[in-house]
Amino acid sequence: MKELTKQQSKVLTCVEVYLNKTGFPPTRMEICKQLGFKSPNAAEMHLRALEKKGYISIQSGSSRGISVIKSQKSFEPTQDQVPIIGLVAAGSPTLAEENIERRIPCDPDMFSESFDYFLKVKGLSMIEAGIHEDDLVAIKKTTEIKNGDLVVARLEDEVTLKYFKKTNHDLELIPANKDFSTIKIDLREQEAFIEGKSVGLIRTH
Amino acid sequence: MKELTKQQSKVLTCVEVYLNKTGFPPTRMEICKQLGFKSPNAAEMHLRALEKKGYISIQSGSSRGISVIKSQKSFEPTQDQVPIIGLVAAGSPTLAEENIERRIPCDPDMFSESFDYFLKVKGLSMIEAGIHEDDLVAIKKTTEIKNGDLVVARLEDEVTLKYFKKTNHDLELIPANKDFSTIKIDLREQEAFIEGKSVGLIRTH
DNA sequence: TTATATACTGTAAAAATATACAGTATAAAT
DNA sequence: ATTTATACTGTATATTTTTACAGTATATAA
Repeated sequence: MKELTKQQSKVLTCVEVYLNKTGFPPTRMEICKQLGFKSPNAAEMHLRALEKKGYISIQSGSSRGISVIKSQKSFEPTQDQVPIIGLVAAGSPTLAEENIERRIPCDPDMFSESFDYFLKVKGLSMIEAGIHEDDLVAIKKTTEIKNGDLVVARLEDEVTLKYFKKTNHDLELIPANKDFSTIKIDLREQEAFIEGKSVGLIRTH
Repeated sequence: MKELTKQQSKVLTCVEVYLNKTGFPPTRMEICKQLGFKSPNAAEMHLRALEKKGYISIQSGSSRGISVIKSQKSFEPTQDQVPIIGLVAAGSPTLAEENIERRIPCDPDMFSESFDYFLKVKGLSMIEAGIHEDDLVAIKKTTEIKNGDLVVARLEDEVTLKYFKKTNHDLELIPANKDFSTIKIDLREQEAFIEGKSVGLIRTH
């Protein structure tokens, strides 16, 4: 199988994700919208390339006539078992087996954005945001963070769940509990690592 | 799940076979051709009926915008699509298609007990229990309720989410917000129907 | 330096498609 | 006897969608 260019790969993934979510393939325009192209021909050309390389087939004249022949990743509806990781005071939350409390059968696409693991909440620092002890917060491993996002931050060996706010070289980690105080960090003096952000929450009653 | 007529069943099978063969759903005309109908409206009407009965969903305005929600036979490992129902002030929360806001791909066994649908929370009456507006509460249809359970109760046409407490013939529906007051019902005078109980909660950040 | 491939924008027209509306027919239920 | 539900035909139109064509820009290879 021939190699794909970076953009072709993106288009293929886009088709697969759309198919996974809706059950039918996207139109050229929907691919454009998703990937930020402005002309339907951009999608068209990539699709033609994908067809030539044998990854998809296109039913000419049919709307949404795309069949995925060879998917890059495994997009089969695997009933995923998403791991739960305890939020321990010390150490980074890793997916190492010893950190996994248990697993939950659920779809990583159930929220607006996909996620990698659940973090089990300890403490009451986010109680006013309706986040209780033992709630499971769905975490997406990413460093693309906006102000106001709920993030998993690590300071040295301390891991916490807080709201993110950054101004120049000052980072603020803001709790949602008036009994707790905001952590302020001058990034020129101390390092802070953002493990990921929360895209959702689940709680068992 | 409602029963299908013979023709509706044929149409659903036709959609599933087409999807299996091509990877995308058929158009109205293609269904007609396959089943020998002469008018696209024949297919249209059957599809509408299938949607109303919850077997498929139709993306209005999209070509081939058919998603199979519940296949008759096992054509594919259809991932479960749990429906979301809006908590409307009046009327019982039913699974009729018109009440379904959208669906979420997830496993009905993800919480300790299995559940039937998500109820979208309106209002702030449970805010102190960390249940916010627009949270999705997983509801199991059951009448086996214990004191302290979080239940979906219907009083005449009013549907609410509250804590359950019963003593003799007195039922109390208790909010978690000091600005709201407990609803007390003498069951000898007024009827109350418990639609189900909450087994969990999810929230999209 | 000139091809050549990748990666697009922008426009437009032809074809495909959903979908509304007006009917017809038939069997079962009231 | 009349309503109601199922099951269609036939037509028309607005919208969606594919797809061709004419360009632009950029990096890489010959």
